[in-house]
Amino acid sequence: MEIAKAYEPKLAEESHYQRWESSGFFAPEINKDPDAPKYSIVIPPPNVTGSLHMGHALQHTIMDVLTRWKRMQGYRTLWLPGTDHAGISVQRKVVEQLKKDENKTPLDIGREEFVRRAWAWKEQYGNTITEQMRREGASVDWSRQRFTMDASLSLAVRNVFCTLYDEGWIYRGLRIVNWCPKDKTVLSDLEVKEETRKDGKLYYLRYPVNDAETGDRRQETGDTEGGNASVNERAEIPHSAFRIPQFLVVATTRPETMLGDTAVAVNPSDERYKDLVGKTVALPLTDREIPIIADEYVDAEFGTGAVKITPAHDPNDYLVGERHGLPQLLVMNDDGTMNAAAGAAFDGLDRFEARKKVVERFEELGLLEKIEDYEISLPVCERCKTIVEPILSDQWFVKMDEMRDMALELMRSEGVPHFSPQVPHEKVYTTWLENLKDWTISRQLWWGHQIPAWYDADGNVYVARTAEEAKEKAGGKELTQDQDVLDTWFSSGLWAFSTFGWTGEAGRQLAEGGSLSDGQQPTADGQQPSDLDVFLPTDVLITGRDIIFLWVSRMIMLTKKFTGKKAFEDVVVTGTVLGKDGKPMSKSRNNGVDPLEMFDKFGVDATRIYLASIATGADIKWNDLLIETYRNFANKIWNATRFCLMNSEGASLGYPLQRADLDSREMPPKGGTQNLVDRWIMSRLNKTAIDVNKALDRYEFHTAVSLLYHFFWDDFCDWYIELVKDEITTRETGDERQETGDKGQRPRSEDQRSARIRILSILEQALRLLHPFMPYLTEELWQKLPGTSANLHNAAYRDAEATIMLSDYPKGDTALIDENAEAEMSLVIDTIRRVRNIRTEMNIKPSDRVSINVAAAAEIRDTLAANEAQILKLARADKLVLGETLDVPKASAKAVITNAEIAVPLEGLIDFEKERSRLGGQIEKLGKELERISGQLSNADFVNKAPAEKVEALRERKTELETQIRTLTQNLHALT
RNA sequence: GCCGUCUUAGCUCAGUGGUAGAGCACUCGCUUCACACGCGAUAGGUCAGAAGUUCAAAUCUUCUAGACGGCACCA
Repeated sequence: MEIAKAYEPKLAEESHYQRWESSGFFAPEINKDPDAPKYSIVIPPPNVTGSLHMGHALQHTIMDVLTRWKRMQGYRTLWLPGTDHAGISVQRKVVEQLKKDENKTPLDIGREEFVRRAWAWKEQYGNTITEQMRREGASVDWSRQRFTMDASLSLAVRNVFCTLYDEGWIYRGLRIVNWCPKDKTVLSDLEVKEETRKDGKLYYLRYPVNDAETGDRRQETGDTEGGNASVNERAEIPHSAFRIPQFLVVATTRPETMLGDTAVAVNPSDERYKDLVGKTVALPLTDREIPIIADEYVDAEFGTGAVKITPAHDPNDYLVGERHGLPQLLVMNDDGTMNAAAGAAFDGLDRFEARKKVVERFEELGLLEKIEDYEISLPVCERCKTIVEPILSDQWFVKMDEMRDMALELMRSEGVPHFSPQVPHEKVYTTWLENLKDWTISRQLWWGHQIPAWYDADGNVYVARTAEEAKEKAGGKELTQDQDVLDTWFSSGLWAFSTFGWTGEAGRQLAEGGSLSDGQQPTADGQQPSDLDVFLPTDVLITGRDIIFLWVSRMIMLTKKFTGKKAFEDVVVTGTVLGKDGKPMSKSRNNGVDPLEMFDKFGVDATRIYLASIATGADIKWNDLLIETYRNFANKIWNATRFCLMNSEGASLGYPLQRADLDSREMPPKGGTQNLVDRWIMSRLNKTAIDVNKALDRYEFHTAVSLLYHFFWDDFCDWYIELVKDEITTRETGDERQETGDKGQRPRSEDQRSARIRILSILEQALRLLHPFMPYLTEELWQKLPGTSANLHNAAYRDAEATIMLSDYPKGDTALIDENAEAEMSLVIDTIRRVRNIRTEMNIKPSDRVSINVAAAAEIRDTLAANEAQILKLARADKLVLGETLDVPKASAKAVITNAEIAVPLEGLIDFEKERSRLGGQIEKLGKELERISGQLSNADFVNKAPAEKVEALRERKTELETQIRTLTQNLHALT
């Protein structure tokens, strides 16, 4: 068979996915075993606006590895794909498009038309990421693809909202919320990030005090003469001399909000201000008079100890205002400009313009005490980085108490979800839950799930599942629906069960049936179990740290609340793939690496297995060079297969050579040398299979990759192939070749045919082990092997057409682990290595053959004798002399291995000086180890307290080291 | 301020009580008939620092230093 000399990823990537998908291999229905256990994963839905980034690639790789692995094991496997509607992002895209194409605003075209265009946008651009997932090789069941605004998922949202409202867990109220003036919507606490700015300022503003003794000072606010000493200076004056100061100085970072001040507060125990409490100040730039109040909230140590109170624009001030019954004066519009309440001079000014102007006016009036530099942390909108404005607003909230307690109980009693890695995520998760605050769920957008609440002319609210139901509740009054939509995370929070068809009806019936607690859904007789019955709870959720609160925790709570079930058993939290600079990848830093470029450059499979190799849970800096390792690995696999195929004439994996023949000791019997090598590789293969399965069970993807890499490259390629090469390749003479006319490929004997089957079998199993990580390459090669067929499938997929992705994942058989074979192979390998080392150190030309002399006990001599041909070939020797003792000329290079001494006669070639230093170096190295071990063994505490087998092992090692050192020392002396 | 993570070879990282590992880079030698995306052979680390527990510490405890993350506060 002709096969290219190097692996071309593109060719394999283009030819398999379409067949896998169209043949239904990804759907759980491909599994025909009625008793098959299920395995399910739902994808964390990427934004419908999104395109694939490295975080996705990492998480998708892990999900696909798990899915393909379990599918090959015969599970009824479902990985469910989909996207979320990304309220703010889509809204912004459509607004931008509208502006650019038609220079219109959403208000110009109206809500209905806007929503229509948003859908159109979604249809046109929303499948970018799903197409990219096909490129990744993601084995998701596209027939079950979901979108958070699908009819059924929307119904679920509406029912959840209504149920929570009816039960008192959702309320509407006036609170200080995070407002993004750019997006013109409220944000939840989790969508706001703190950003530290060193260039902040703290402004000290003077508020004239209305002194009872001097009367109303309001007319004197412009007075810059006299009596304006600051309170700080006043504080130095003894209390007896204290007079009501002319000004009360407040410090603020947001001067523009003073226009909304409705009080100034001081600490009740602050002696400096005792006499001022109960008096008023004339609020500059306004005609308002506001009270000086005392409140414990004020820290007398900070600033001037006097705080301006703006209840409508600050969360703490809001609480102070509540306590003191202060008016809440809103001075800003929803776009961050000042409104009429701020006064005619400021009406319509942007908040930062207004800040400048307020400060200027204070300065003009002589009311600006000073401006200090101040490091400040500002809340910014996570998406657009706009500075978020805390503002008083009427919004919908979810009280999380009950659901929070459910989630905590689940963790406390069952340890669910089990986080991997457990530290630190479990603690962070529970701590967050314990401090959970109410969740703002309304958003001032048009794209999303419109809140199912209606208002009558008097402002009474009616929450209902439909407009008709609301109208009925309102006694037939004319109603208008709430204009807001729900937070996208609200619908994402239902994802674990809404994607399986839950709409709320079943949930309600279930609640009425009172069987919420046991997590089992009754299935009516004769009905097919629904996806919800079968696949929830899902087995594992793969996600990033950043959405544990935003999504994972909410999904756990909502799933438990509405289905009585766990959302998932395990949560695997992936690390963050950082840019080359060690910082998170971002557009602004321009340190991003595009996974699609990596696919082009190194191949999808190489990128995937590289990502799996770094999936330890820790963050990792990106490094192109490391993918190259796995591109090389892919090429290695390709070429090893190429070699096997070039020598596979007369060999076939197909029936009647069954798996039983290949997977067990029933392999075609072979005597002598071949036996050891085969027993050894089978031992290595089965150990690897067992350990890989174990690693995947524990979500230790990097361990699995490392095991596979070293098995394939070191054991299979470097040793097995080299050791059996002579046997499986034909060395026919030119005459014979002419006779057979088939380029010498036909097996020259039954033994050779068997050897060819064996190597193909090892390779085939290795490809299966690798398949979840490298789906394209392994499918491409598996299809090329002679005799691969559905016979190699897991029993659950007997009828499906042949594909490696439905083949049986090797479990590994402990009966095939052969420690004797591994020990014997170590002897052979060590011997070869010692001789190679001597060759290199002594500058023996590769073409020169040497003779190998070994002194050892009979048992060892037997093993070496049985593998003579292999040793001679790989050590480039032409003679192996075995004996009880060495009988070699003085001009020989010597070495020791465990229980054997090796000599390579080098008459005329040996450099005595070099040999002396070589031996000296080895003696020194071994001597250090001996010294340490002797120290340990002479320590009575160690001998008495350490486990006996540890002590025994060290004693053996000591004896061996002594022997080796003695031998080497004798050799060294013999040279002089 | 509170909670947490990390610090191991030149680089990127594995390694949870018993002889320090990998890939890449480096050095030397190879057109050995699968593969130069390769083969062979070397070299390279008192595991951030200090103290403690232990027969035994990269690994457990405490402290210190540095890097980072989350949460809270911030007039």
